[in-house]
Amino acid sequence: MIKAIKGVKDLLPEESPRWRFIEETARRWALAYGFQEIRVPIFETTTLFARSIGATTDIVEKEMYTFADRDGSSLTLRPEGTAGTVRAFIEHNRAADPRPQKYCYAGPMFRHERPQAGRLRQFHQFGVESFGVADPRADVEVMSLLWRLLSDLSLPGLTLEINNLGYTDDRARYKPVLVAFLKGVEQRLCANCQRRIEANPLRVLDCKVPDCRIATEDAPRLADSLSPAARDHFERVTTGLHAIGIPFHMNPRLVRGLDYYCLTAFEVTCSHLGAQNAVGAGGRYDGLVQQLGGAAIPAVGFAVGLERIALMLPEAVVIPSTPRVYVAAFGTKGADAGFSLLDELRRAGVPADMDFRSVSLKAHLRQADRLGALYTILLGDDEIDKGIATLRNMQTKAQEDLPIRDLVSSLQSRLLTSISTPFSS
RNA sequence: GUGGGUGUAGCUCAGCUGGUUAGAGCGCCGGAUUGUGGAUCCGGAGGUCGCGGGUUCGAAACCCGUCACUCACCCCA
Repeated sequence: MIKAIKGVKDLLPEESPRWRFIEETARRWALAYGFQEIRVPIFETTTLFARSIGATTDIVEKEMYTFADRDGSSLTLRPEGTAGTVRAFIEHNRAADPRPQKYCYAGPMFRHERPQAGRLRQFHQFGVESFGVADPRADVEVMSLLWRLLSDLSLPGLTLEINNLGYTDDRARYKPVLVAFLKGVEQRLCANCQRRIEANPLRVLDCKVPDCRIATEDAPRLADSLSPAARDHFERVTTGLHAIGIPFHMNPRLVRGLDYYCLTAFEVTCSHLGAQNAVGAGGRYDGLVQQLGGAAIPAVGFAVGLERIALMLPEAVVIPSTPRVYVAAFGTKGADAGFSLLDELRRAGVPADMDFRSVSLKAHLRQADRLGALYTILLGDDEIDKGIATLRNMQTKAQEDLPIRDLVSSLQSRLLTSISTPFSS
């Protein structure tokens, strides 16, 4: 038996309504905030990711699905959505468009990691990117969208944590100070952090190992190295969050894994998830557009993990199923007429179904029940001879005889009251 | 890349210190009801016990290897 490769998952019909619900909720909120959907390729030239995410990050160093194209050029399956979006923004010169450039996207991402709860090799993200606005209200807007849409999904135990990473210059000033301190306590740090001192010193502050936490308790704070402009920006971000009632916690240790973030960094965690408790995260990345060859355009965005949302989406958030009509056609004449009737119903916009395997009326009704049909049309040879069919209400068991030629219009009007969106499930 | 746990029917799982034909519940199909779903009763189908080797008179069980899944580390959404 050929099986799916490690770290990918099939989404079976039973669970796809949940996913559609999540995706539609996210998209609806984003559109309401003025974001517009962009669809970019799932693979790009490798250097795009190497230059945007950061050459020394784990993602680039060991997690990318990279392969050679036929002409030898190196391609990579996207490990995240920002790089491709920024590339498209630059390539199509969207900065020239006077309207706000606010994009949202959804789709699969790929990282070669060991799978575990809430982490897959092919996983799915929904994200937004807001280009061209340096105003802190753009940060607030993005965090607000993130918070509102997750709350709308009734996800339990959410926390929004934020931090100020400062400008690149601020971090450049801070890094040597921090490194000097870390070298002083090097012996007390875990092996990983000892390695991080050179590779990614800020990340040491976010280590979960208790000893590392203790060792870095008196570390110089990034906040003390921040320029007045960076402080002012963050101040206005927090003020904005307060103003519109978005609850948040300051987390001075929060460091995002990707190199391109600056100023505002944020993360929403969920207490009901496994070890991978980050549902969504993002931040400002003012230098990235320029770094990838565009103009100096500020930007801010976030991404949420759809698998992680699906994991904690309460069962109670059920998706209404489409009311259906089942055509129970049996007998030689009935089966033929029923098949035509089925097609007529469908062309008239009535969601209808039939199980061609069923022969007896009993088997048909059992299927109608399983499929959750509201009505079943009983159509046997007797009915054909009389030109009438029996319409059975599956909930009340009430039956009435109707002329076959009136069935379609009758069902159209009957279902009109109960159908909200004909093809929503 | 590193550790732990688990692999028995479509699903959830029993299966004792190795013992004869590998079980249950749910689900599925059929019948009781020759044209009326869900409940009940009766019957039935369905298994390379993850795979390969080994020990043994005898292995689902013990040993070795291997693969898969899973959780965690790392990292991240």
